[in-house]
Amino acid sequence: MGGLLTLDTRHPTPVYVQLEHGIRAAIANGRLAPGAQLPTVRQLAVELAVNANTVARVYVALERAGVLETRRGVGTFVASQPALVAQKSGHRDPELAAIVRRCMNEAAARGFTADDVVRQIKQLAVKQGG
Amino acid sequence: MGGLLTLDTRHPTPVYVQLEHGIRAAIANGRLAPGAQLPTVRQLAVELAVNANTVARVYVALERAGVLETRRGVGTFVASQPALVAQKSGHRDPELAAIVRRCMNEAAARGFTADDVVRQIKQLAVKQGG
Amino acid sequence: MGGLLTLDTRHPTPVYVQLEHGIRAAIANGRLAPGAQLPTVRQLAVELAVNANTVARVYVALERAGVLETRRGVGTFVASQPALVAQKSGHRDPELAAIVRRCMNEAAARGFTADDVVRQIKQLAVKQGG
Amino acid sequence: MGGLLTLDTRHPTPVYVQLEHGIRAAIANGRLAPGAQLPTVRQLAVELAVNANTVARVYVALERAGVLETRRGVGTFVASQPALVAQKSGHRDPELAAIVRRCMNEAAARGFTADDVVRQIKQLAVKQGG
DNA sequence: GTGGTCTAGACCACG
DNA sequence: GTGGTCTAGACCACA
Repeated sequence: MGGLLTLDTRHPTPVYVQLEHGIRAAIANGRLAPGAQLPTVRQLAVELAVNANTVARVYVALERAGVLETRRGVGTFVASQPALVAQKSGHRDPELAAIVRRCMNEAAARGFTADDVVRQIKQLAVKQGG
Repeated sequence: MGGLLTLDTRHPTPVYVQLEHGIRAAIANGRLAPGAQLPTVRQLAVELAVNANTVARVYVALERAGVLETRRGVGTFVASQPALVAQKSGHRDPELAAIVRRCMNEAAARGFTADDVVRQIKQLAVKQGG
Repeated sequence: MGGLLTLDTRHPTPVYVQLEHGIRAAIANGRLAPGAQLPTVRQLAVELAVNANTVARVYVALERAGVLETRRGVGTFVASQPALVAQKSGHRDPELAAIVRRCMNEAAARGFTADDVVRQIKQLAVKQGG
Repeated sequence: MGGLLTLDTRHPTPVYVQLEHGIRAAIANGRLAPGAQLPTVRQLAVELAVNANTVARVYVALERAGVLETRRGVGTFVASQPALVAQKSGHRDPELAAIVRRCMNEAAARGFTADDVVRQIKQLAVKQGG
């Protein structure tokens, strides 16, 4: 479970958002399988050098969203059928476009080209065995 | 100058960060040439439906960074030699990796695959690649 | 931490500039050591009788400049290695000359001589020279 | 009359304040003698690369203050007995102290020491034949 | 008209 | 409690 998630507390994206995206992404691409156990709140808080309350709040939010399941006294697990995305029809292009636009802006703002980004994505995909 | 920038005030990324990235990116890919005048603070504020102070704050920050130049009472312009990137060395891969990782997490969290993202990037590049 | 800074809101120099100069100077001459905690935004705002946003703006600018470090929810601190001066080269004489010229003009405009100013500087140096 | 004044339009001190201080200082230290003619508004505006309105406003303010005299159709002159400073008693130390403190803060903020400043003042005094 | 400064006060993220 | 973001609106300096 080590290094499953990476946070950048200096980035303007709130920590709890990075955390939630990271967990959902890990589930979406299979690094966390349905039923798998997550680290305890405290473990993850220590590993990420973040306040435990922040982690706990994310776990609760993901549980309410049907992505995680908590069994009292046992631990937190990926739901057997994690409710990841609504997947409502094919009209989700605008959403993807917005995500990509922001990402490309941030990259271009720091001097990276579209090719740089694509190359990096493919490199990342290999590591994660997408 | 219409539609130069797009904001999503609902996204967790602060408006002023989206704005700064958007302007830097527009300069980096040539949509804003060195010396070109930017929209006035009030114009851009109206166009993007945000407060004028928010725009002004970004302009000031970019002037401090050497990206923009303001002439009192005249307007705001792209610097003749915009200082876009620190370029402190060649060790910029971690920075790019972080940007891409966040983007991919956000995309995966919403059910998009790496291929979806790459496809969207190429589509975007065509539009503004001019 | 009392009396660390002095402001003159009637002087044409903007408050936030006086504040920034004051903090940088306090660090430069050791009254604020690397790692030391600064007053909270609200504390300093009350102490100096200015708006909290004005103080926050200065703290943010100094963090961007690498002079201060903020820890979310904890406070603001002098960076461990504060980036005080650009020191781009040895050609800093014009900068010093400009500062001194402005100061001497202001002093002369009010009837003080160069000797008056020098005497006052030495007196000030004794007080805070510690 | 060339180079009598120097402005820094990028400095936070408003241009009109720099201008007024500069003129008063030039009179105080004899570079502009009582009765001497000043450049025309337009000449000075061109020389300093500033809007003529700004220069004109300063001339008017200094005339109202009894420092300058305007003879219509002739030009602007230093008053025969320029009213430079109230010079009310010896209680002006706080004023001088404030000026010096701001100056020293600005200098220290950029990495200059009290000695640097004093040295520069003496150098300046020689040039101007104080 | 332009940008620049400051205030007052709301709401959010984090510890 | 900390700092961070945003709004609304006032007033100033400059062209």
